[in-house]
Amino acid sequence: MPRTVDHDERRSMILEAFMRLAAREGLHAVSLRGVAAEAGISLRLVQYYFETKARLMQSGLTALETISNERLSARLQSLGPSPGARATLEAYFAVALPTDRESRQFHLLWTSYAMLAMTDPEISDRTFVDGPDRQQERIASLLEKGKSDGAFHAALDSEIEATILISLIHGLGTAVLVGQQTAERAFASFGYHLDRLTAEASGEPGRDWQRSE
Amino acid sequence: MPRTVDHDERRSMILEAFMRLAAREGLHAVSLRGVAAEAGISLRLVQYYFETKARLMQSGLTALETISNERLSARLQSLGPSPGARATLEAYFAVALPTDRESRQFHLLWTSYAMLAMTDPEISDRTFVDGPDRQQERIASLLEKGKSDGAFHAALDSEIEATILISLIHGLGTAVLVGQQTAERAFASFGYHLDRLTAEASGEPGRDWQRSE
DNA sequence: ATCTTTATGATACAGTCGTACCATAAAAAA
DNA sequence: TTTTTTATGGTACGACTGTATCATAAAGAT
Repeated sequence: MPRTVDHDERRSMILEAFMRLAAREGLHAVSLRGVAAEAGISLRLVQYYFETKARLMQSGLTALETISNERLSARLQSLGPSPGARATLEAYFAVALPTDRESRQFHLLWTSYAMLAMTDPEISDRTFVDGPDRQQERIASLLEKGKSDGAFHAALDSEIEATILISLIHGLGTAVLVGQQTAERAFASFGYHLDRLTAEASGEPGRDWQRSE
Repeated sequence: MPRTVDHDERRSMILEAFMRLAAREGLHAVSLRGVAAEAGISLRLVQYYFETKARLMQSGLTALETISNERLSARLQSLGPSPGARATLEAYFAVALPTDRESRQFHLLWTSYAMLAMTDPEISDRTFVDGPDRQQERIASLLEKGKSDGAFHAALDSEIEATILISLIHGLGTAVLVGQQTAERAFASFGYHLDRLTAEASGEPGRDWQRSE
């Protein structure tokens, strides 16, 4: 096998160029030639590593999901050995909220992909079911844990609360992305919502929801 | 002025074809020729009534906003003379949730437009700030009204609750659109959330989470 | 050293896109 | 009736697009 070049490394290099371009000009504006130019290679090479455009698009979605999961894992690990349920939820939110370049890029592309999957049968729409399903499951069990150790109200319906939390995270994320809400206000709103899930009495509501440390 | 034809009627006829096509094939796949074929007219006519594609796209967004507002108004009026705050909120949710063809079309196109506006300077991104701002204001004052007549907890922060409600409506809407949640479950989750805002105890779990009385 | 496979370049092809241009039917204005 | 303006059709142009094809450099295999 001659001229062996690390295929996976090359593919991920191209995928990075793909996502950079897609985030800058929009997912709809991505072309094979554009990706080639962004990566500094020839059109033929993009064809070589991703046979067709449809496959490139699908690989882009998979890559997006992968790096998002890695970002979340890294953030959760930075919380230390056994973080509290609330701190974990806040980390979820902090990772998801489109504040820095990476999270903005993710939210924009993920949502664009989701809308694309509604009309384009070449994008597997199971991605947008399975991914959130897993997240919802994890959040629900997190809430269960929080209930058992007294962090959250015992009467909460963990499944429904998880559904609400995920929708809230996504909805606030979109609001921040389009500039309708500031990140600070989104954080405050999320904290306010978490406060009412917490078991401990904290005096006047609406006063100390802003930060919990 | 010869051969006078109702311009506005013609324009809205074309815009309907535009939205039908965009909802079916995706906003990114809309072309002037496609709109012409969908409307059963010639390409030249689409150019005649909307000089450029950018203007057609912008008009499509405006039209989308208009019919959405009309749908909401109609629904609110169907509630009768002075509906309760909770019933009004539920009507908001019912209109927004992508269940029937029209609401699915709206949610898909609205979100697609929002993502498009992030990268395409030709779409005014103020639409996605001003519109939700107005809605948030209306919901906040609705909550204030609900607080004053005893329907909602007096201790609620109406502004933040409104932000949460809008984000929740949008987030649940997306989840239903992509098929991650059923409409029934979304309705149930929304009702569950509203329950904890209501002042009266009702025996359901999740009623006394806020400990503020 | 020759062969064969991998990796890369260049380019051609057919299709679609937005836009611009030219013609003309129809009707109001003169 | 002639003129002018509105409304519509047809089409051509240049730019892109995804894909396919042909060529070839490089390196392990023989």
